[in-house]
Parts: sequence; structure tokens; C-alpha cells
Amino acid sequence: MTRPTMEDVAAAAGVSRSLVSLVFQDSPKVSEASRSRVLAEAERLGYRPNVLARQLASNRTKTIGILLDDLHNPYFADVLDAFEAEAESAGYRALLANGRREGERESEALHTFIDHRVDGVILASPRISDSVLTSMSKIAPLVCVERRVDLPRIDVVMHDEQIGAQLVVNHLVSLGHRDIVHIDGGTGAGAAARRDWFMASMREAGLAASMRVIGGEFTEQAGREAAEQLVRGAMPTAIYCANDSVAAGVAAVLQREGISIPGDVSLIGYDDTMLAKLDLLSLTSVRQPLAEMAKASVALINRRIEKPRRGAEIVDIAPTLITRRSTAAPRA
Amino acid sequence: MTRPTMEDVAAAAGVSRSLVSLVFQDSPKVSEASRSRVLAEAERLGYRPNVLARQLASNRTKTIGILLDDLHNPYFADVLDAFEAEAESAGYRALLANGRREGERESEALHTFIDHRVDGVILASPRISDSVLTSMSKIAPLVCVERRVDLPRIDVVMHDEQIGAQLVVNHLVSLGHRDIVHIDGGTGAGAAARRDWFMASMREAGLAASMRVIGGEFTEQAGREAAEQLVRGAMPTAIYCANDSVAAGVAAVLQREGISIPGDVSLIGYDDTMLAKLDLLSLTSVRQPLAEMAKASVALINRRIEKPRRGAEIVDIAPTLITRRSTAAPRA
DNA sequence: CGAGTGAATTGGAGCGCTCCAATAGCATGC
DNA sequence: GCATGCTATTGGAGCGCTCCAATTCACTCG
Repeated sequence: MTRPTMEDVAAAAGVSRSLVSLVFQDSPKVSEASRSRVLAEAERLGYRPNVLARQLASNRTKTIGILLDDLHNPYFADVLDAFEAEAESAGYRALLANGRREGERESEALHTFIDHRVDGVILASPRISDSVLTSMSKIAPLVCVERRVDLPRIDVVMHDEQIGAQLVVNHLVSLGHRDIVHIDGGTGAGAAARRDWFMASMREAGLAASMRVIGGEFTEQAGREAAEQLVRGAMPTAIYCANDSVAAGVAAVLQREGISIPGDVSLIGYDDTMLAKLDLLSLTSVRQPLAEMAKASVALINRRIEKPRRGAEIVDIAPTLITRRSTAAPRA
Repeated sequence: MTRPTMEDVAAAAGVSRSLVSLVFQDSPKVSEASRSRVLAEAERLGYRPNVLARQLASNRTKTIGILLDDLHNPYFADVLDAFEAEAESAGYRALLANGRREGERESEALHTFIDHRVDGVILASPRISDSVLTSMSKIAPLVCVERRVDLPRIDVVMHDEQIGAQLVVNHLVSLGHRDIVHIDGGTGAGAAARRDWFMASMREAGLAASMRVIGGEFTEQAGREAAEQLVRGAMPTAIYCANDSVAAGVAAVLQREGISIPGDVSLIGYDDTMLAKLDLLSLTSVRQPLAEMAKASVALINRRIEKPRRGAEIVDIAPTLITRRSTAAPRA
């Protein structure tokens, strides 16, 4: 299992190791003749550069770490798609890690990335403490996605929660709804903003009197509990959930109670995950502009590599509303 | 952003670089006094070993690659959990990659792993061609999970499809079902075995006459199409789907048609993913023994590192049936 | 025809570590 | 008192690459 090195390729092609190195760096100052001879010999020997050695020598790994909060949440599969694709098209290799919804594990994964000398790290909805973030930000460029940290050298990429709330409220109001309940995400990242902007949008629509908020969490379980509560009390004509999982929980209870969606109640989720797309649910949901967010994140990392001491930036990007069968005009 | 090296720690602690190296390798031949002094200085300087350099020098990375076919499929999130945990407890660091259901991309990811000199690779339901697998298996130990390849030095870990089928059929038969349809996974990995063992189990139960198979795929869409077909024709009393996504598609159509689960039809899925656990679906499903499969996989990698030229092994592990609300006795 | 130019190529130092043989230090036994 | 055997420590070579300064080798041109 011993593998050929640059030295071997150089010997076979009758050139120096340096020349082979230049060839594999796509240097323009190599003659066409040498280049093709080297490549041919490399191919013949089955040579592949040792990235470890390359990285050690060049002090650049051309790799960025992507830390995802919870791969069990389908939202993060979408996040991954967008960010991995963007990293690749910017010439980076992506390393993934799964935080499993624990700050402690996320810190560890972040350390792993740092140990591997990644050029930068993208943190998707991280739960890591500010102090760990601050100390790590001195070692490598960090970008927080969907968490609005306010720390010296850490850039932030968010989707615009205000617009998200307005899209939801406007959609429901234009269908004729007035009695709208929001089931919130409790202490989860972004839950507060989502709730506050909902209330602001309702007020703006002149519906301050009929708006309601129920405390929840970003889980299906929380959705079921909130729905039980609604079923026992006064049902609204529309329910806006902190995310799609919550909406799935609500839908389960409503179905069991024989309450039809959207006949009796309209239902809206958030994140437009695979759950929303399930035909069983066919859920109207707010879609985050993940591709743009990914583009912005990678750009921010590049800029910080060039200028490490730059002030922190915050980027906000507008989401869109995907309407499906779970919303309709309220019963007359 | 320049970071301390072993040299710095050695100087600060007044010892040689070699001693610091031994301390960080947990060598027993270091005196307690030196060890604590070195660790204290390392801590003070914020030193962390450069894994790249370490790996280059030692030719061992203590890392294994985990290649997942499709992170959008919640099954693979479960796979990841089990395998990552096992790798870690065996002292490995895990690198992840997402194949996105394309053999081409998976080959690339496998190359990335190899380039990073991982000690071994675990391939979960890979679509990579046999020729690529063969050539890679000469460079690093490979374990295929849930794909029964028959290649010289590639070990295979499977769950036992025969037992899975028997669990399903026995459960349904003991509830009183006789008219059972299987919607299969088409050409996907494992689909053929799942179908064949279903038919074998039905025959064994003396139900060869009333068994039916509908061609499908491992997707929700395929489930919907198959269900449409059933609804238009003769409905069975139980439907056994190739996986949970297919079952979700079936459930959507049945609900729309006002056919109750399990009142009119019992429904069974496979893989026991988060979909099965959704209260909306509450799906009886076959659970793969992922923890045991992970343990076996890592053990096989270790054995192959020690003895590279060993013959290929195949490990089969028994699954279990998780019963939920989607199955019941057929209507009298 | 010799100095000058620019492109292609080379040798060597060094990235931060591990590993091995060599050494130092120190108690032991005769 | 000196060879013996330990254990703790060290120096140096080397892992496979990059990067830089230096060199070689045509060519061109006054």
C-alpha cells in the first residue's frame, strides 16, 4: 500500500521534483512538453498529490468547515446542499460536522476543524458560547449563519425575519384571515425574532387585537402540545408555526380531531423543508434564500482571509413564501 | 494568526521537542514532572498539535471517512449518528461526505477521502462502480454497508433482509391479513433482496396465491403512484412499502381518498426513520440494527489495517420490527 | 560576438511533527 | 569501584510537499 511521491514522478519523467510540483499547481511557466510528460508519468504511476504534505508546506488548506446544528432536521440537509455547492464552486473543499444540537459537541467539532487548519468555518445556527466563538475567531475566519452574534470579527449571514413575517401575514390577510395564532420556537435560535416580527406585522395590518402567540419549541412534539391547547380552547382560522416540524405536529392533532386543513384552519410553516413538500402535509412555508446566503458566507470568508482585522459585517437576505394546499380562505 | 509549535512549547518548558511530542502521544515513559510542566506550558501558550504535520510524519491519520448516499433521506441521518459515535469511541475522527445519490459524486468524495489519507472508508449504500471500488480498495480499507458487493478485499455489512421480511409478514399474518401488497424499491440498493424475501416469506406462510408486488422506487413520489394504481384497482388489506418515504406517499393518497389507516388498510414501512415516528403517520416499520452494524464496520476496518490481504467478509445482523398505529387487524 | 533578456528549470531550505538510535543519569549488584 | 541495567531524555533524519533564489538555456540585438 505504498504510494508514489512527487520524487517518483520526477524520476520517471526525467525532471526535478520542483517541476512536478509546478505542474500540479497549474503554473503557467511550465512548458507544454514538460507538462504533458509529467502528467503522463503521473497517470501511469497512479500518482495523486498528498494533500497533507501540500497543506503543511503551503500553510493553506483550501478547505472550509461546515458545522451543522442537527442533521436530523431536514432543514440542515438543505443548508448543506447550498453551502457545499457554493464552497466547491469557490474552489474549496468542504468538511462537514454534525453538532447534534449540543453546544459542547459543536465546540469540539469546531476544534477539530481548527486542528485541521481549515481556511474558514461556516456555523449554521450554532449553539456555541460567545466566549468560545471569540477565542476561535482569533485563529480562523468564522461566519455565523442564522444567529445574530455581535462579536468583533465574526460576520453574520441571516435571512430577513421581518420580510418572512410580512409574507406570512400578508398572505393570510389577503385570503381573509383575521384570527391568527403563532406557535413560537421558544428559546431556539431565531425564535424571538420570528415571534416579534409576527406581532409587528399583525399590528401593522391593524390586527393587534386578534393576534395570539403560544409558547413552543422547534419540534413536532411542541406542535402537538400547542395544538391540543388550541383544540380545547378557541380555534383560530389560521396557525402560523415557528417551523415545519411544529406544523407537522399541529397537523397530526388536527387530523385526529377531524379538523380539516385548509377547510377549517389554514396552516403555515417555516423553512420549506422536505416535510412541507410531503404530499400528506403540502404545507405553505417560508423558504430561506439558502443559495444567496451561501454565496454571501463564502464571500465573507474570502474577504476576511484577505483582511483579518476587518469589522464584523451583517448580511440580511429576503426569503420567499411557497404556497401549497395548507392555506385557503377561511370558511364564510 | 501565527500559532505556537512544539518547538515553542519545548523552549518554554525547557525540554526538547521530542519530549513534548512524547507527552502529546501519551507516552508512558515520560516522568510525571516533565509531563505536567509541558502540559502547563502548552495550555498557557494555547498550543494545539498540528494534525497535518502529525499525520504526515506518522503516516497514520486516525481518521475514517463516512460516505453517505443521500443526506436528504432521514435514514442516513440515523446511519450517521450510529457510525460517527462508533468511530469516535474506537478512537477515530470521522470525516463526512454527501454523495447526493450520484455515483459520480460519490467517487469524487471517495477520492477526497483517499487524498486525505484516511485510515479507512465506510460506504453507506454506495452507488460507486465496482471498478472504482476495486482500485480504491488497493489503497485503503473499504467497508460497504447495505450493499452486497463481491470483490476481493472489500468487507460487507448488511442487515438481514430475510429476517426483516419475515418480521413484516409474520406481524401482518398474525393480525389476520392475507391479502398483502409489496411496493418495491425498483433498482435501488437492496430493493431486489427486499422484494425476493417478501415473496419467499409469503410463500412460506402459505400465501403465495394472494401476494402481489408493485414496481416502485425508494421515493415518496413512487409511493403515490403505486397507491393511485391500487385505489383504482383491487385494494389489499395491507401494504408493505420498500421504505418509509414510499409509505408516506401511499398515506397521502389514501388520506385523500378517505381510506383510513389502519381501519381499512394496514401500512408498513422500512428503516424506521423520523418519517415513521411522525405522529401524523405513526408508521410500523423495520428498524435496522445500526449500532451493531457500525460496530462491525469499524472492527472490520481495524482488522483490515492489520491484515490488508485478508479475504472479504460478509456480516449480517438481524433487524427488529417497531409497531405503531399504522397496523391493525383487518376489518371483519 | 558578447551582453542582455526572459522563460523554463532546479536545488535547497523549511513546514511541524514522529520515530529511532544514541545518550545521560542513576540506582543496583558483586 | 566499575560494569550492568534501567528509565528519562535528546538530536537528527525524514514524511511529501511548496516556495524562493539561483541557474541554465536559448534568443535577440546593437
